[in-house]
Amino acid sequence: MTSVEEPARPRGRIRDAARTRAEILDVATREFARAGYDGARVDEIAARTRTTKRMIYYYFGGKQQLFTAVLERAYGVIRDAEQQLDVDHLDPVAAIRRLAELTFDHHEQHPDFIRLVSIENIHEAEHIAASGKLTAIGSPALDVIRRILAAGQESGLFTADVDAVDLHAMISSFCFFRVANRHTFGALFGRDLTDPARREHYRAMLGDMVIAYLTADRAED
Amino acid sequence: MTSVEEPARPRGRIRDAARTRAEILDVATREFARAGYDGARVDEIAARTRTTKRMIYYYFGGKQQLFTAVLERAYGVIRDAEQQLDVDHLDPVAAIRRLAELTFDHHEQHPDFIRLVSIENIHEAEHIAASGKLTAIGSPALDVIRRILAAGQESGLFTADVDAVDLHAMISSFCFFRVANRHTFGALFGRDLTDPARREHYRAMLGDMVIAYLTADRAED
DNA sequence: TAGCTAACGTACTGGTTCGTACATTAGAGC
DNA sequence: GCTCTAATGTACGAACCAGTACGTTAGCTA
Repeated sequence: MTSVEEPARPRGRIRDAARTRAEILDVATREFARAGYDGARVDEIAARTRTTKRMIYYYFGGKQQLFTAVLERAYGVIRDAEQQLDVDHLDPVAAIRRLAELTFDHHEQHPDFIRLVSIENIHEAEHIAASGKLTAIGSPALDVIRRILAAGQESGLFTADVDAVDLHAMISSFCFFRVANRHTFGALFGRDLTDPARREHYRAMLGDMVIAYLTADRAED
Repeated sequence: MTSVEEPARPRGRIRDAARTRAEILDVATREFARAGYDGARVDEIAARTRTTKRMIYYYFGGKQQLFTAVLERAYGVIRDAEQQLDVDHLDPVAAIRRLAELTFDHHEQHPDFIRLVSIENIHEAEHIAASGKLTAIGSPALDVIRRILAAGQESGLFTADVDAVDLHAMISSFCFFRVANRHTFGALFGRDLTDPARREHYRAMLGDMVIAYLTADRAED
């Protein structure tokens, strides 16, 4: 997530609409991710910026719209990262594993995003629905999966009849759960899923799982 | 002494501590699952019971402890259900598939529980930590997985070196994500993961995935 | 049946929190 | 330099909300 760094502040008010707006978004992202929508405090967000609460209402209109703007930017960051995906030079098996690993890495590196998604699901995606920018935008990762799947299925390496959206859900499930539910899972089973010492283990496990699923002889029963 | 008219009291107030407590827990479960911890309103919970807010504080002490009690009961229900698991008469492959399917069914049938878990993770499992009843209790499902894995590995059907906790995480990931993130996933990809028409499809997909993972020849690379 | 207490109800409070009315000023354009 | 407005700051209000002080009663037990 882009962050707004300020150089040593000269005395006197500096007017910079874009910077003020971006700074509010940065702080709001952290606050909403920390405490959830209802737990987040508009006053707290304001206090952590160099501006005042008044500006939040000036630029965003209200708490709801601020959260929507936070989601829009957070999804935008993911989208941009996915656009950098480059696995087309690999064979289908290696390409899928690489894609899964990059998804894994991305989830691990953006726990705040994971929290925002969890929070938005508690609210039944009402802010996404209200956004207009975010409905049914698809994702670049999905296009990549489609291409790899098509290649793998055509060459006979992959079992036919696997859908790209479903495979994306499968990969995301594992990556998301590991980060999102690490606290309850850790408390209940005494295992920290995000322990750096086990990072490679889970990263490999995800790749093995996806490849095994795609290349298995589906037994008829 | 009393010069004002007594308002007509509802006749036949029945005192039943256990019932009152249970009713508060029921309503609180729904309210917390609906709105999250901070979004939930103690007044709202009280209004939906036949008793008053005073009783919530009388029996539970406060909002925090009430939420903890809600979690304790919710996890208790899961635990009880897992205790009913009976797959020992099946061969390892069938047993694991059956276990995965039962996990799948259970997640689908208890969306409120899924929401509570999401909410508790936003709060970094602080209520579980405060509970005492819930820390490191393990789960009956885990014992079942351990037995099946041992049998499958000994007979050579399953790849060695798969850990029971990890496998539990893998199965839970898929089931949890499908229910917990259905709103954002649906909004972004236009696919309802909990559409009844696709239920069997995802149920089979989970089983296929787990079996493929457990029975794959792990390629050395 | 008197007395005791667990169980319950009413009414309120103090702090919090989203939002806004109103005042002010930096700096672009002329 | 003057003007105009986008950008900003201050102070406050009204609603909300967790929690409580205090009073009442059902129903058990001696």
